[in-house]
Amino acid sequence: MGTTQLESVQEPKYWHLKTVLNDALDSEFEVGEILPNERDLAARFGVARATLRQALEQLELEGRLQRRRGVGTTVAPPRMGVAVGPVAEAWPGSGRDSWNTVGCVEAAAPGPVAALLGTGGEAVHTIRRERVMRGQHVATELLYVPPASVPELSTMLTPANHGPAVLRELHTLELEGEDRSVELGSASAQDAKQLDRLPGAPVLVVTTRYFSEGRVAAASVATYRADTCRLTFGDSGALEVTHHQDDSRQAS
Amino acid sequence: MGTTQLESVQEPKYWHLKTVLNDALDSEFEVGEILPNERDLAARFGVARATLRQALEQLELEGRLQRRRGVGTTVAPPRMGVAVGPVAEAWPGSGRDSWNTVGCVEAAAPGPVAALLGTGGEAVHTIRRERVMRGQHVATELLYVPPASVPELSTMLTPANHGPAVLRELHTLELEGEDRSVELGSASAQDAKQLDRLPGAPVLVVTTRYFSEGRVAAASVATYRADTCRLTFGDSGALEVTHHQDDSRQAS
DNA sequence: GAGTGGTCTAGACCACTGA
DNA sequence: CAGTGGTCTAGACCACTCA
Repeated sequence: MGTTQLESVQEPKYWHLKTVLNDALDSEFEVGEILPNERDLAARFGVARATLRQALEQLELEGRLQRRRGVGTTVAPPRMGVAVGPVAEAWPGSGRDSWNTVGCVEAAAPGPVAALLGTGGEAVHTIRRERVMRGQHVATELLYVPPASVPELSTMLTPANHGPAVLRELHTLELEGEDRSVELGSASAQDAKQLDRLPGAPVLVVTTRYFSEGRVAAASVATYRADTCRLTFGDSGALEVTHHQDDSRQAS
Repeated sequence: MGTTQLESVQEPKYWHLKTVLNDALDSEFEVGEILPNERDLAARFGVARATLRQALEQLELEGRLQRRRGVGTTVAPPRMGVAVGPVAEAWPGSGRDSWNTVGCVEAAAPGPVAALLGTGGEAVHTIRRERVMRGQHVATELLYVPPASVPELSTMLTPANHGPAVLRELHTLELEGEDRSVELGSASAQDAKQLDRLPGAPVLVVTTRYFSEGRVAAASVATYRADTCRLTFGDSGALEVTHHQDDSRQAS
């Protein structure tokens, strides 16, 4: 037949739905505005709720939406740029950092971390910190410091001053370099709680090794909210522009 | 009653399932081994297939599994470390890079990219490249080069030599610095095809500005497979260790 | 064509929030 | 308490791969 099958490209419903919603967010909604609830939206588009949710999940992953149980779905602001390098932002004590120490224990490092540190299985200072930007928890971190890196550490440690004392000692070292990797992960139950997300929420895991005096002086595993953060690494300051991926079909 | 409710913590089934499977992968399976199909697994665990799939999706997101339609679910190898900085890896032509040029057109840059370049809406050279490691497509990139950055460019351009010619000219510039950001995204239909994934697959979007002669000489948006890649940034070489997130409950 | 993962439905109940 | 998103079920059909 001569029926030009213009739109029978077999695009999944949720995918099409996602693009429709994405466009609607740009043109008909303001940041912070709350969307109709999932049951209404599904009915409005004539799909099952599960299908609608598949589209919403993707949009949340891309940082366009924020959903909170018991509350509703709101339009998310553009992701914030969060500097993770160079040194100034993360090396404890240097610069105006936005990290808060929330706890510290001395314990054996988990296997992968021990490998990072190049130590055996001996106990290390394990400091949990969290990073707050614009009033929002954006990251939680575990910083591992071998006792050898802080030999002058006071022996009068209480749970309250343990973390700050280690950081203070660490800061007296001269930092020679660092090593970083970024990968996708999902929030553990504990991380999720600190980041005000549900367990399993997508996160960017930043693993850093700090070098001093030819050794690994410390290692950290920082977990950033992937929905709200854009990590910036810069010689020249942070990028200013928000990048919504738009299907620019070019250059084959 | 004295019934100590040891395991009534209201952990979702799929979450528990995920940890069970994760442990099983460590102890009972080899990399590359194929798992029982979803229907069998669901039956074995006494859950609906959708619930089982929720667990598998998470494990795939974390790079533990690889699923291919029509084939099956296999145990993924540890993520590969992919260097994205410093310069050597990405600045066209320098070092032993693993990028292939697959196309080039001259066209107006999309809005966000124009902002990155600090140019108006004029046409820029848009080069698509792809990065292959260990025989696998790990990234696809669009590199945007304003004509002003390559003034000596030959006027004898064919589709076949356009891209390489621009890269050659670009390489004659002295690179002064770069700017980078990393965020989570989902693969466009086009990117997905090049990365051998389904549309919507999670990707790490690396946006880079290259500076030369006090200007932005080029900008690129590179899309890495989030399931198989760990991006490394290093003064001191790549990290060697694979980091499976394990719920180390420490330091409150 | 048999078997796989991917999409979709129409329900149900639960956990959480805030008035 | 009513209303929200989160979890779960038991089906169905589709798109894809490969022998």
